[in-house]
Amino acid sequence: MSEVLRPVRRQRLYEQVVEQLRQYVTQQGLGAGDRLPPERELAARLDVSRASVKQAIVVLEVQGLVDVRHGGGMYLRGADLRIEPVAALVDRKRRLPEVLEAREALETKLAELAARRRTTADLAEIDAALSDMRAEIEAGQLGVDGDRRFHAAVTAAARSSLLAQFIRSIAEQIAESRQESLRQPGRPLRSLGQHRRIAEAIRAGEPRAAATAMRQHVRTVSRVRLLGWEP
Amino acid sequence: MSEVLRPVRRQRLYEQVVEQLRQYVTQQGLGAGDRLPPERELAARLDVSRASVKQAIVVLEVQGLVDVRHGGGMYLRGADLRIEPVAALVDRKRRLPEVLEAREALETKLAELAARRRTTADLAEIDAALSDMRAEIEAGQLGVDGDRRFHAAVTAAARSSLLAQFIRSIAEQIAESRQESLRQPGRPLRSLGQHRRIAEAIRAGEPRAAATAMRQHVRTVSRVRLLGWEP
DNA sequence: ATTGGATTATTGGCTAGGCCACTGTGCCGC
DNA sequence: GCGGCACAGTGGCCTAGCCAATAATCCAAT
Repeated sequence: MSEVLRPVRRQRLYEQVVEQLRQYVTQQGLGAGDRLPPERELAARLDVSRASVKQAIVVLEVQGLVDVRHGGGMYLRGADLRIEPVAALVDRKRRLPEVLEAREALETKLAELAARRRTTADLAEIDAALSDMRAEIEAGQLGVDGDRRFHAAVTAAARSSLLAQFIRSIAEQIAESRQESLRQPGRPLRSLGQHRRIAEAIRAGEPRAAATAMRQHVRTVSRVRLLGWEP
Repeated sequence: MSEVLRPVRRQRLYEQVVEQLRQYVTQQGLGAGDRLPPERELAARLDVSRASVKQAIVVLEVQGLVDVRHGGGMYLRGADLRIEPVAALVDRKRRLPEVLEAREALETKLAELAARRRTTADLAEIDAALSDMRAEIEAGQLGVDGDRRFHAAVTAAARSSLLAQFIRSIAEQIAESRQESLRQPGRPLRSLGQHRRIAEAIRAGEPRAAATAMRQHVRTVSRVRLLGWEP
């Protein structure tokens, strides 16, 4: 299962339009109550059909960001088109599973490559990360920094700028799940143990073992809900 | 300004379609992973254009309720199409201003009508509600029940089954804002005072005074945020 | 001068119909 | 069997157009 990642999730046209509209609003310095260009003009300027523009407008409408008046135009409800903070959290939470799947695919492959390509310097950095994490835990902390440093070291050892970039693009959400995961009692120590197994496989130059260990690690870390506030 | 409410908010076709789809799913007993009928079939059975169906689908997609695969069909992500609880709260909060506007219009008119049509029995019930609320407050409670009973009594005295039904349709959200409002320090007592003024105007048979007093009351109650959890 | 009513352009709501792209399935030849 | 291929089903997107609500303007009547 040394498989690559799936191609990027197909992006709907209306999603791109939504994004363009957000940018347009901030770029033009529009604020609450300001009017958006007519559908027809948007369609023309973005070179898409009115139907696609309409789908984007529907999105903004259900998110409560714009106010659409039949025959009267479309108006901003807030200062911009950014999704409301609380709603954004809900949204992120909803997308978490997808992110974690991607992370599993990426990190597993990274571990495999790291086992093949690691240099002595890489191994030193990995060891340093392990020490960091242990020190943090012994100091009563969660070991967040050591955790991050470890995964960064493995990524560096894999020497795939492409995979590294993919990981970077979801780094923020990974950081959140890491934080949440390490907060669970006993998790920091067990995480450290899993890191050690991964490091051993990489040091031994055993790609399959490294991949397997990493997969197991990521999966256990993934078994966590991002936010705890379910009323 | 004894004016009635604005005509109902114009409902978009896609909103109706979303509603129909929700009902369809529960009615057919569909669950997670089940497939929805094709767009074309939905359009035909609901007698709307495919574009409108698509807009509804976009809504469900944005809310993370369905999974749409190009060329492969549409699949339920959850057990039903009900919006996620947390997201529902966000949504309700977003719509609160609208609800409170409606409440102001309705209750103001109800107070006016009550001042014209109240019977001795109505006045007795209103007085009973006031006593209830005072007793609750003296017992260290918020007076939620007395509050509700008071507004119910005024509504009954107005003898407009139509307005009463409108109020009922937003009763749940009014209850939330009431709860939240009365939690503020000093609010229960001041609310009771406002209730007394409204009751006096109704007893005196002064529609304009009753309407004004009710409007002021509802407006102060409205100045409250539904939920406090802004992280 | 102001109000009230038509007129017209603008703009969103919705439909019809069509082409293309992706997916899955089953058939056919090897 | 097994691999490739054709085909039907389905979503993605477009073009073109009509209808309905709004808003701006102008004119007439008070």
